[in-house]
Amino acid sequence: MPVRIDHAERRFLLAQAVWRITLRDGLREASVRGVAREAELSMGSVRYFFSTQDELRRFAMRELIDKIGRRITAGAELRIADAREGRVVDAREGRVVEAALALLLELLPLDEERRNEACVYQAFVAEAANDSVIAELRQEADDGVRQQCRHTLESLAEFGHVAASRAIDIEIERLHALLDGLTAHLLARPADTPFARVEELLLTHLYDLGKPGYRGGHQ
Amino acid sequence: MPVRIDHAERRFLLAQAVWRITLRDGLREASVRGVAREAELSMGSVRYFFSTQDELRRFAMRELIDKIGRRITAGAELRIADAREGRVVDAREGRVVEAALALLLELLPLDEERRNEACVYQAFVAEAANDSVIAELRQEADDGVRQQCRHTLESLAEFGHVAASRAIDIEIERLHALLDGLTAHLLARPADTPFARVEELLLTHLYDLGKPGYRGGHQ
DNA sequence: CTCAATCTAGCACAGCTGTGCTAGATTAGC
DNA sequence: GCTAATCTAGCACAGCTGTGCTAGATTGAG
Repeated sequence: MPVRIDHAERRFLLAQAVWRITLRDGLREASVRGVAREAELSMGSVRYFFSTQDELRRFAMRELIDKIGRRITAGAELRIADAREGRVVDAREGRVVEAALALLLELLPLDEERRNEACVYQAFVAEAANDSVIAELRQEADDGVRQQCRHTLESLAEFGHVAASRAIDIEIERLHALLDGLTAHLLARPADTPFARVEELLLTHLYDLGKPGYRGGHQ
Repeated sequence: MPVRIDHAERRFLLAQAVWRITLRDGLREASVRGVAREAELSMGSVRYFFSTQDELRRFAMRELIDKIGRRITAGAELRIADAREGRVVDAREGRVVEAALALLLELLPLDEERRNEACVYQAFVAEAANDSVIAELRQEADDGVRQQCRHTLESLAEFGHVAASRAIDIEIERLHALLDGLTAHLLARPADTPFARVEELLLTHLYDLGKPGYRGGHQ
């Protein structure tokens, strides 16, 4: 029995074709025929690996989330190492905050590759209203970002950069919303939001955490 | 010459049909035939008032933006009046911040009507990648929200609730991003973000503005 | 009444869609 | 060479799409 094709590889290749079409012309153009053309395969071949269009789209989204997730995780591990080192070497200098900043910057579409990914991801998210499986994938990805926010804030707190009076859950939600909003703005109007501005914005946010927060109306 | 139909009214009626379909089944289902069915009109009648599907969709989006904008403006004028009153009556009590809070809450999808509007709006926004006219409408709406953020922050600053050391443009972007992110979260997982949480989150944010901000790494 | 503006209804067409399905090409194991 | 698993290619079908277009209904103005 001839086994000539690496299924995982072929499926990934087709997912990439979906990404390219979506980035160029929108998800609506990622029809079975369109993907086949883009991947230079016949319609039948595509359908040999994905019997349904939904299956193809969902796979393409999951693969994209995994790709983004892998990069973020890799970046995060680097930054966490930096932070631990910073703690020992020179905690006063605020290296912990810098590490947290770097970690958050990892989550934003600040270079072309990330921009493209985020663009395609956004197109998938829009489909979540019509496809419950895609909605689940979206939620999963969302939870990942939220975990990252939680870790970042907990690290900052551990090193004394978050005032004890602050409600951590509120701060997680606030940071998460800030990042999602920033992402949207970076995609919609990249010119208005240069890197330096984003950096200053996030530093402003992080430094604010060190000060005592609002406590239920008492001062 | 018989003028039996109020064109503006009929067009608005069709726009509403587009909204309903989009909310229920997604924008993809808002075909000419679908809208005609939803509005209980014939295909030909729909096309008498909108010669093209794009025209109908764009009109529906513009009408939605106007509707949302009107409510926000009305709410804002109320709140601004409150704030001015609060200034005279009792500035110490932080009524200005409360007014700002109320104004910002007006921007978020916190009741069912607003939720529905925001949901439909989001579907339109997703179409911005494929339709440059819709992209312009989106940008226009975006600018409106940003203006609202600017006004809110300038009012707060006027009443001494924003530290002088803060860069107002950064704070505008930060607040705007926070609101957009919050909106996304309220739509995607309403259960996780009850009203009280949102309120506390925004109060936290607003109170932070009163403290000196991060200044280019000094302190 | 007549006339003509206004509106309704929907046919017709070309073009696209996803998917069921078959026919054949390719090739590893025997 | 034979067999059978694997893969390619794409036809066929029903169903949807937007839009050009025509035919007729309705009704106010003269």
